[in-house]
Amino acid sequence: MNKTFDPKEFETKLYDKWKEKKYFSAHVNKDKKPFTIMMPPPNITGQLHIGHALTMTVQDSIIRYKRMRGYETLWLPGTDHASIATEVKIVDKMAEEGLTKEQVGREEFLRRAFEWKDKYGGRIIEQLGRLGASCDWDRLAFTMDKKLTRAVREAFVRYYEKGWIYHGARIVNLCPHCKTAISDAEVEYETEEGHLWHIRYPAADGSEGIVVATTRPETLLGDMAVAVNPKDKRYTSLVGKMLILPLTDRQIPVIADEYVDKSFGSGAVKITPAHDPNDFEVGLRHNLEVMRVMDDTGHMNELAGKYAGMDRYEARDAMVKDLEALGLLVKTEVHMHNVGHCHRCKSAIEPIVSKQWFVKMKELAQPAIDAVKNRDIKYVPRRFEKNYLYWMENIRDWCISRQLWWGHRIPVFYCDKCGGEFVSREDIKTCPTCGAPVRQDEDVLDTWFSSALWPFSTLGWPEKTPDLEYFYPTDVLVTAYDIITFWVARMIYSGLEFIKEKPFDTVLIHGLVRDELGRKLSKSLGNGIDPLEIIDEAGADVLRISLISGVSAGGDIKYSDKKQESFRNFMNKIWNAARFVLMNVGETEILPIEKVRLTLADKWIITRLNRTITEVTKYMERYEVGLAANKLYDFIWSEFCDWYIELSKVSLYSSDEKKKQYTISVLVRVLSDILKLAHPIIPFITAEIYQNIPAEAREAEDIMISAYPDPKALKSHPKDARAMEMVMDAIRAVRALRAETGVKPSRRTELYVHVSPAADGIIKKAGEYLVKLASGTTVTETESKPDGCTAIVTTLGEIYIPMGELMDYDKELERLGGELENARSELERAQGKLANEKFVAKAPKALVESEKEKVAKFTDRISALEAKIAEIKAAAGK
RNA sequence: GGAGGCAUAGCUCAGUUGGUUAGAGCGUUUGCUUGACAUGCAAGAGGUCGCAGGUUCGAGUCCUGCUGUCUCCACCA
Repeated sequence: MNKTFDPKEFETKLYDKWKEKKYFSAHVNKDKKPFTIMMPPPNITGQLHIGHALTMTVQDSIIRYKRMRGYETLWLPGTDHASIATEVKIVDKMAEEGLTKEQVGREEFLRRAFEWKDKYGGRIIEQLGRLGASCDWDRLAFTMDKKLTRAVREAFVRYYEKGWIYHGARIVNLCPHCKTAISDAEVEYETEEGHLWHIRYPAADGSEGIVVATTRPETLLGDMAVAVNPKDKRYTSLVGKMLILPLTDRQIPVIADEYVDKSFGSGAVKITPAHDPNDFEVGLRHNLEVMRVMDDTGHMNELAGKYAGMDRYEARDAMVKDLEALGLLVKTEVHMHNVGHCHRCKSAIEPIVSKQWFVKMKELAQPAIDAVKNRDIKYVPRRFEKNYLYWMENIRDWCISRQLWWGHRIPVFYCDKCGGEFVSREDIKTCPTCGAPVRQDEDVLDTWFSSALWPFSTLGWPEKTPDLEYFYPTDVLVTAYDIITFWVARMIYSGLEFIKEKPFDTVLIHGLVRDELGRKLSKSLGNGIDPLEIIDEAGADVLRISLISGVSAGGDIKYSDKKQESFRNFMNKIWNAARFVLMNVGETEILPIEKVRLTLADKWIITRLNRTITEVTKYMERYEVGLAANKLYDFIWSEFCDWYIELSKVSLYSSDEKKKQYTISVLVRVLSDILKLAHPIIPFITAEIYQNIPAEAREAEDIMISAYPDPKALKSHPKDARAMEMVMDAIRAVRALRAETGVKPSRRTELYVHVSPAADGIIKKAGEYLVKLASGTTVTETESKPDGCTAIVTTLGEIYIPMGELMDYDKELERLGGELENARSELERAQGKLANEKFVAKAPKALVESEKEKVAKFTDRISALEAKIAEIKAAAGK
């Protein structure tokens, strides 16, 4: 083995081997319990980014853990066609060639899109391999595969036939530049300075009418009413009267609606159902007509009279000027407001009415609400339930049509001859009623329509496949909190609707990866972190553990070079600990632990190992991968390396061959358990080391198919472990005394111990450790303090060290003074508690007892310290 | 505007159902070529757990209010 950890040597080699051996493949196997994770499909537009690296690491860790626990594990990978994001990229690329999608036509455009998918969709898959993802590549899916397309079509038809899909008008976000409607999520709001124009609408009877305030005067031409609050006394008498719409000869009514805020502007609102979502709702309530005065490119249309053909802002200026000339412009105020912008091209969004396809949500939502409320589906951490429920309980119908080409085309066909409208599972060419040629709806479905079916469409639905039967419902869905509403919610109601069973048992939410200042990572900030660069530089294991370590579910992660470096060091530590163990193995035959005569140190490390297995397992079962990683870090570094390896040297460097063989056997056993425990999180380094472990100590040909450690496999020895800890406490105390009193490390001394009753017999078993690790030459049991010795109190007993001239008296006095102060305040605290009658009466007995013990302990310590201080002062001649 | 999260050492974060002297990593101080590792070892310093109340024998942990901060939702003419 190399002296330092070098992941390049083995990561790719191991991954190729795993793939070749088909360790990732899942099979329907009735003898085993299935455990399934559906990978949230990355967009084909993307490279693997740090957020993917996080979510994939969590999933891979869980799936590897469950595989080692004996489950038939399926982690199903795939990619998403990402309708709008991909289309925009393809359009941009074509623009470089001077082409538009209209020029090349739909067919050619789709050809290019699939070409794109083949080229870039594969890239992210490769990158997942670099990370170590153990997903079943034989089941790789894509949201526009034949199989999944069929599922999409089936779902659409079933909704349609149930009457849950309808074609209706609604206000959408129009991007006049991209010439398409975009979803609410793709709108970015920014606070901008605008104007609030107060415009008088005269009454038809010649009286003065009402002043309305608006930020978009150009929509005035589509006004169908003016609304006031029904409780607003100023306007009560006007409700029901007619007003003259300025710049036109139309008359519009004054209506009363709760939506109007009396205190804003003039308290009267112009209602333009075709150009504002709220106005649209008001219009529905009051049966107003919808009159659209702008086209899809942001220009005024033929209904705009003399303004027809003008750009929206041009028309705005012209109309303000005209209103002013007519004396109808009462005043203009500067006004700060939020304006939506297209997140791709940044132009201002125009809310505009258009015909879209919708899914009715009310009946779909209810079971999905119930499933979470009754804990059939569990969110981890639980607080995200609230987000979900709030959204679901206020859900609006789902607009599923997009004016794009890349996606699942809406399977609705129209017959222009007889006016028929048909939905069909298969493409049809002619009208089933009259035989005339039909045309298909031009729009495609929202990307999330196919993602919503992901947990079962990937398993073969609508067929009743053995996969679907065996692997569904899946176990855990892992995702960041930002797509709970887009995606998680939609999978839940889709699963409940089509399969009549929840799509997953648990939703595990993790946070977002941020930079060291806590900012979101973004291209524009230039603080992006490229996971592949990190893999190249430090290895996949380092990236994985740096991302997840120490983070509990739901929290954001700050990534920094420092963090990465410290985990690189940790990998190196594991590597070198393994190197130490394996170097010492040589030709030694490794014995099963049952045949080893265990030392006190062996019993201690085995006891600690069992405890660690229990805790790590507990965290893994709760999907707290980050906390499991922390536990392992502590155990491996502080207990195995810093203590056990050092303790083991006592036997390894002795001349007793049997003793050596025993210790090596324990070292190998603990090491291999450590590797297995850590393998789900850091698969590569653990697999590489495992291959180097002597064959007789390996149970499987590869660590990833070995069994996860069982805390009951080896017997714990709690009493001996406590005894060992007394020795360790003594070692620490001696080291601290020497360091603080300035004794040269190379200067070894005799050690004398007045063993405490609880530690009877320990020196015989463990005195060697004390000598070796506490800079001793010999250790001797004694009843009283030899002359010229300094005493320290430890759980093992009192230890006497002949320091004499070695000691720096001032330093020692200072140290003792601090200790004395500390002991006094502890004593005071304990006495205070015991003086409180209520505490003694109500607190658990054990606690009261321990406080009493504390009083005794600190009383003793104080008198010992005082004696020592006096003694040193005397010795120093002060 | 509505909802939620977070606030613990200089920095990044753990802290189980309330119960010994609140932990880790990084940084920092001192010492060390100790036969795996200086990507290391040993020893130390560093915290009135955001502020103000409350419940309790006992609060970092539970409740209320406040402040700061972040996120999501809405987008009021």
